[in-house]
Amino acid sequence: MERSKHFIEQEIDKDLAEGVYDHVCTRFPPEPNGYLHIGHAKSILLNYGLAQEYGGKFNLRFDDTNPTKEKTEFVESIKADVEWLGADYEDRLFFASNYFDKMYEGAIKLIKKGKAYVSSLSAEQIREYRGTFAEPGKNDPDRERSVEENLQLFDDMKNGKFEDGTMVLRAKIDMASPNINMRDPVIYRVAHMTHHNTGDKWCIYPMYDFAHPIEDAEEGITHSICTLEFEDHRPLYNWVVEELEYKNPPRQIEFAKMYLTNVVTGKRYIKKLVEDGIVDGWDDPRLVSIAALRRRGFTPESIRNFVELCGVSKSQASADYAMLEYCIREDLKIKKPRIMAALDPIKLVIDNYPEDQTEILEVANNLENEELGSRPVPFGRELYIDREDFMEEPPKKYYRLFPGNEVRLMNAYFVKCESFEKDASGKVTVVHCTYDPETKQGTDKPMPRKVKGTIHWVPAKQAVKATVRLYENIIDEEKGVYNEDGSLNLNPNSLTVLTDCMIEPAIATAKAYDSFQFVRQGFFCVDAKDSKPEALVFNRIVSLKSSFKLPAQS
RNA sequence: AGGGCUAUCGCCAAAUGGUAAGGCAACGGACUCUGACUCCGUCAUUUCAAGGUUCGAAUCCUUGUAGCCCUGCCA
Repeated sequence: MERSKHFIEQEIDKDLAEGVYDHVCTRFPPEPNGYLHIGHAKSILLNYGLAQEYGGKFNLRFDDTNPTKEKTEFVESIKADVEWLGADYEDRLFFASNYFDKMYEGAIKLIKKGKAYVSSLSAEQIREYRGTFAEPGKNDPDRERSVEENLQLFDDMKNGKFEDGTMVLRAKIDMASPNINMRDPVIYRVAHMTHHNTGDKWCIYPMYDFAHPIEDAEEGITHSICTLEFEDHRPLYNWVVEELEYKNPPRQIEFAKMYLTNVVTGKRYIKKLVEDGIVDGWDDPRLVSIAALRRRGFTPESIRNFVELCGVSKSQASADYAMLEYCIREDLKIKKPRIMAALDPIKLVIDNYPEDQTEILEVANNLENEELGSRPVPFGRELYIDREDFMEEPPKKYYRLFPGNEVRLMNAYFVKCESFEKDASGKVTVVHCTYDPETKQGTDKPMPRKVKGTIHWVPAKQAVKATVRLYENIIDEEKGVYNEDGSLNLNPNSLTVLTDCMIEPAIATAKAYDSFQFVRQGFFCVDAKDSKPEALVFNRIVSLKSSFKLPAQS
């Protein structure tokens, strides 16, 4: 069934029906001051999706009006992430800094209209004059400066005659407004700084509230979609496009940000974790940056689906992490090979299998997807199985290997456990069994009997050693990432490295970002940062939904 | 304290005055060469609360309550 339209689509429908606009143009306007995360994906995909849906255009625009925070490294990573997500901005890549001339002209226009003035108040004084939530503000002593003087002073600002922080341009609106954003907001500040795009051309930079509506209007954006915290800024947005006399100006619509449970969302926290060296970098797989998700093996499709599933509304929401897991499981389960591995290997010896014999079994990569073909897996007398798949004294309802029990080796034969060996510490080292040649896989003839369990295995001689990293989510959202004293409130050691995992030989050629389903262990991805065939490192994407849990020991 | 916004199941989220969709999670059961997948079933007599209007209210009105955002020369 078709999902019902969310409120933004309904607003757009209304605008189109009323003839406010005859087309749709959206944009994603990040500030290049960090890497994108899952929250941005919602905004990107929402904006791009709307443009697609209404046959309109989607722009990518860097909102780079504050050179103190921005870096070229971030614009490159953002471009890569937006493209990876599949939001095609074609040739429409823009920079707010390319409109600095327009913005400057706009400021002049406001001054000439008597709608803006240069203030010599200090930052602290401006704060005092602004008033509080309860009390109205006081007028700036420079508020009634003449147009000529303002023009001269603004020109001086532009020409570098003032130090940082000494002069600002303010919009003349209403110091008594209950909306603090309307109390003569600063629209231009002095900052002697090299800009990543415009270099040293400017020493004055426009503020977001003034710049953003101009950027949107200049690009012919119809619907400027942003998050809820900008709702209070909308009157100012509208004031700017009106005073600058833009015809058919864009309209701002706000929606609720998306949060995810059990992970660190929020750019500033991620940034701090990176800067503090708590994580390896912006793409540390424990993070939910787009780069991290990609490295961990999430696909663009899964993220698109996740965002779609979450919906769009104005209520503060925190999506369950399980929903993201569901999306990647859905995507991978039919697209990727299902391989066998022994994460914590112990040896299985088939005592009645000829010592020098090896046979090659042709194993389907994914029974639900024939296009994935098959692979050869050598089978012999000695194999590795997972330690979890054998128990000396099984609890009730355990139907894998234990003395006297028979199970299927997946894609191979039935084997029956006959005995086992332990080392001095009591740890099981070898499991002995016998196999039944009549139960070979791939034959159409009915099996002589049924077994309850199926376990996975790899051939001891040909198996390849690999490393698996299991990641845990690293935040308890109740408490926050950092404590009030600045100390970390999460476990940075939430990364477990399992060495000596054994995988099938055919998988040793896997490439970065190739992902697989490890039987009964979940979905894994080859780590792009360490994809040497002789030492594959797998990151776990997500576990399977559930498995047999051992009864608690008492 | 002034302003803005929000409130529907454990988590998202529809319903636009006509009798509470759907998904995730959870829980039963069937199936199974992955304890996965798939399938089938269960899961809001009630929408933050209390009043009111109406033949009829999650939707309208009143009064409360709770949460989020706003006092950067950040975006």
